[in-house]
Amino acid sequence: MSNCNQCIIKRFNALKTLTHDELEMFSEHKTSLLIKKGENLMTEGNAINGLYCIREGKCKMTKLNTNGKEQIIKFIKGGDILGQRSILSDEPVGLNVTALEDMYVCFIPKGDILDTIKENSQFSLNLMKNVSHQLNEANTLISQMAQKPVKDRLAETLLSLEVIFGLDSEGCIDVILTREEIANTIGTATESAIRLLSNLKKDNVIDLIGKKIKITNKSALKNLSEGY
Amino acid sequence: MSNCNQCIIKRFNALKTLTHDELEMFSEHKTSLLIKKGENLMTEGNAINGLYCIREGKCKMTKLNTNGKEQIIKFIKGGDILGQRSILSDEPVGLNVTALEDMYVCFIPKGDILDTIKENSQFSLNLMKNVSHQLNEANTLISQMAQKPVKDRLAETLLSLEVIFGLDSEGCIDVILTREEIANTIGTATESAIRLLSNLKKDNVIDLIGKKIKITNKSALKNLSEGY
DNA sequence: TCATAAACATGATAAATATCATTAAATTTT
DNA sequence: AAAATTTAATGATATTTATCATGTTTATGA
Repeated sequence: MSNCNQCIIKRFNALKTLTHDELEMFSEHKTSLLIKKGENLMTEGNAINGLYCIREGKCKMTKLNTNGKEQIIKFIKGGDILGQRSILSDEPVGLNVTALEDMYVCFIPKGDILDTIKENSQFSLNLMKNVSHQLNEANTLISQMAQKPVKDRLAETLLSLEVIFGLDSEGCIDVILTREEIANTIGTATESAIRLLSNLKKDNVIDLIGKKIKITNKSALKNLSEGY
Repeated sequence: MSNCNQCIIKRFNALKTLTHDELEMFSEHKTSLLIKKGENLMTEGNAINGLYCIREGKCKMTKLNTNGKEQIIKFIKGGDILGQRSILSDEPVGLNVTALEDMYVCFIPKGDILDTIKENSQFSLNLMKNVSHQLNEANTLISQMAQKPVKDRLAETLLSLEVIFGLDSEGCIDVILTREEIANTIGTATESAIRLLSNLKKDNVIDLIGKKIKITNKSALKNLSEGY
């Protein structure tokens, strides 16, 4: 069983403020799990009884609308922590988290987290910072969804996917999404997303290599995302 | 100068977990201010150096988009606390807060808040709960903005305005908004908002009495908001 | 590896929404 | 109270986006 004190992942998130002893406790109580591609790590409406630390893998956070449509709210990758919002607010999970590829995840029980929050005010503050930052991002997204046309939102989404997932060896955005998933991210019909992607390719703003997307003219995409 | 220990407002928000002494400290350091209708309590991008506690008055939280359009993210009224997100994340303010009517507000300096967060873990937890809850609301709103047509969003907005502001003596939603503000809430053109409101009136779902709106068929509105 | 299903693509059309133009009503200012 | 300004309302039209239909390509599994 791996030890949290040795784990590199902890350097990148709120866990970095934990003491050696706290990490030792986490190590003893944690469980490791494999979430297969397509499986859910969390499901909307369910209670959650711990924090998930993603060691490896990519996932999408989605919300099922009252009209039955799936909206992708956010993408997450290795190094991130999941479940803080729900633990802190003591509310059920508000989103589905679905693996986009096989994921290796550690689960730390809620009790340990709450104890540590009380003891370690720096850890507590870091979790708050996290959630607060996410709230700011969410507010920005509300504004973009409400005010920007689909084309602009697609441009915005492609840029942000590149920031989140980076580039592979061919210079493509390093994540594989279906056209439907892209459509569910920008809030449009799948056909519309397909058409707009084709147009962007025609205009030499992006390149479509199999399922992968390569941004070839970033400044053009930036302009589009701002409505020019 | 009024004393926070006597203030009724504190019962309704995170301040309720404060001890007598903590409230005494807040009382000594706080300043009271009057924000006139149309004035800003906070402005996007500015630093914030304290927490605002709204004693009286209504306001809107808005975000200026990169394409120059104003999006209303949220409405707030007396009893609420503002600025927690920015203090916790140590980031600049992400939204404009503009008074919809004259507001009476108390300002508590950041230092006091941070000290209290360290001392009083229950207060700290309450603030976190608040921000976490807001994040969940924001995620829901992202989904609605992205997936629902304008008519559904209008229905949704009217229902939520009634929950937030309640009813006046005539049974109307107790807030006065311009059509433009309604449009900026649901993310559509002012003319579209006007047209849809007229249609709802024609269909006897709402009544338009001057600038005020009265919901006359709530279940119809609920159905609309869910796409039926 | 062939069959089957899923994902992708594109045209035609319909529906939703924005924009422009104009008038009316309400509010504010003088 | 009249003038000026803002807000509201509505028609005509253009644009955006969704839906339906159909064919193609790509992935998946027996």
